[in-house]
Amino acid sequence: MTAADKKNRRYHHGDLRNALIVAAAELIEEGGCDDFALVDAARRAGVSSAAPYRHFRDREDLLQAVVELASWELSCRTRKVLAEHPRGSRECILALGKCYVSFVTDHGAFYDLLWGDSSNRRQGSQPPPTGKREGFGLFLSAVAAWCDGSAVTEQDPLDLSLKLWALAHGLAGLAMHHQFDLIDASPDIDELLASAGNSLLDGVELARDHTKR
Amino acid sequence: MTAADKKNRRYHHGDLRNALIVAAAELIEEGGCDDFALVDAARRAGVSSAAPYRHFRDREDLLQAVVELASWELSCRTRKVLAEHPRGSRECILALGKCYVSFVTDHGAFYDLLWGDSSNRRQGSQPPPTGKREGFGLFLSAVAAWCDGSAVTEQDPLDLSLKLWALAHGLAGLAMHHQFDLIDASPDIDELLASAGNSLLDGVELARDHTKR
DNA sequence: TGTACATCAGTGAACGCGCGTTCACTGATGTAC
DNA sequence: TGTACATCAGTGAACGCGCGTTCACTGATGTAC
Repeated sequence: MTAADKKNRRYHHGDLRNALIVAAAELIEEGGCDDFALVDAARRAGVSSAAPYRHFRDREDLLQAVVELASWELSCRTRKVLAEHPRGSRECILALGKCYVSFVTDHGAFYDLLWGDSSNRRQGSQPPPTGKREGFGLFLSAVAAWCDGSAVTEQDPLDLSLKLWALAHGLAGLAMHHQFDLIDASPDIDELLASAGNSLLDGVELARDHTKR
Repeated sequence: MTAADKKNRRYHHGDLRNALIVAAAELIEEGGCDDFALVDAARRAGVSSAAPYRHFRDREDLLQAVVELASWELSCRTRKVLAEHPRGSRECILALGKCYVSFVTDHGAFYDLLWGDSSNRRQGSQPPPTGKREGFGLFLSAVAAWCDGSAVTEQDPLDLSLKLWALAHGLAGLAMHHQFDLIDASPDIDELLASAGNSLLDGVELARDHTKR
């Protein structure tokens, strides 16, 4: 914060809790969720290093709030896509995948925060963020709607959802962590996703012939 | 180390460099690669905290050695699978995917180390580990061999490889980080991979119809 | 085969740093009367 | 409308801890003569 900011600022911040969550989210975005320091978030919000303890039990508690924010944003984006595409349509499924990838691309650090190692270690202390369950629930029901309406029968919506999720998750992760650069490839992620997604949606019978030998 | 160990141990370790790499790998496996402390690796190898500096420039240098070890192991496993399956066959491709997933499952922490956030931040300082490029190169050529031999024409081996990689990568990551637990699913990963992999191998023409509108 | 000496691979103590967290405090706010 | 007071939301200084790294050192090893 600049000197002018300091002058203008009132003693009471007004919305410090949210300011800290946003500051923390930005810091995580910049440096990864393991390097994130509570002190830095306070600094960025323009308060002393002790101030956060008026709003959060400890560092972990603030981190959890960021997770809630992130998963809430993902489920918002998901609902938006659902509203924009006819329920049960193929484009709807593909658009959801694209939405997932762009969410990861837009908020790189949230990938690890939500689905990475640190998210994993944080379990047990707190229940999983509601947005995560909700997001997948929305996706699953969209896939189920497609299964209902499609000519392809006997497709298990849960299995299909998991496959599509894994595909989008893998593509997003590899792209976001610049792994394609390392092998000298620079694919169009959206196109790969659409093409592979269509294969998954269509390829049921053929696949079944092979796996059931 | 126990008192007995200390008694038996010679002043010169003999193979401290490798012992440190292994200790570091174990620690990373247990606590993630961001929590890993050089001091702990030294402790585990039974030497003072200054000893590692006889073999590594700094913490990062040791971490890089662990990456080399990990990527070397992956390319070894890959070669083993290639030797066990006929070149150009469908099972070969599927077995490679299964191999990738089991590598991740066996060495959870290497996932983030090799393809995660920290791997990303580490770039620039050092060239990417050779094992990574080599591993993908082997996979790509296996896929290309399948494309050559299969009835399906006009399939770009690189694109197909990336799709299959992303699928296996996503499945492995989600499974390893226990994300399926959070949504109350406990799928058979190998079966999902085989089924979805077959769809990707087969679904070319159908997919093309849809993407090219 | 024995000895002097250079080199190597460790030790242990210490440093500096940054971070999480606590504590006594103080300025601002809202409310009862 | 004014005042007393409880409560809230900050401050700033300090702490303890663990880690990365350095430094002067010393025990072990190998080699030239």
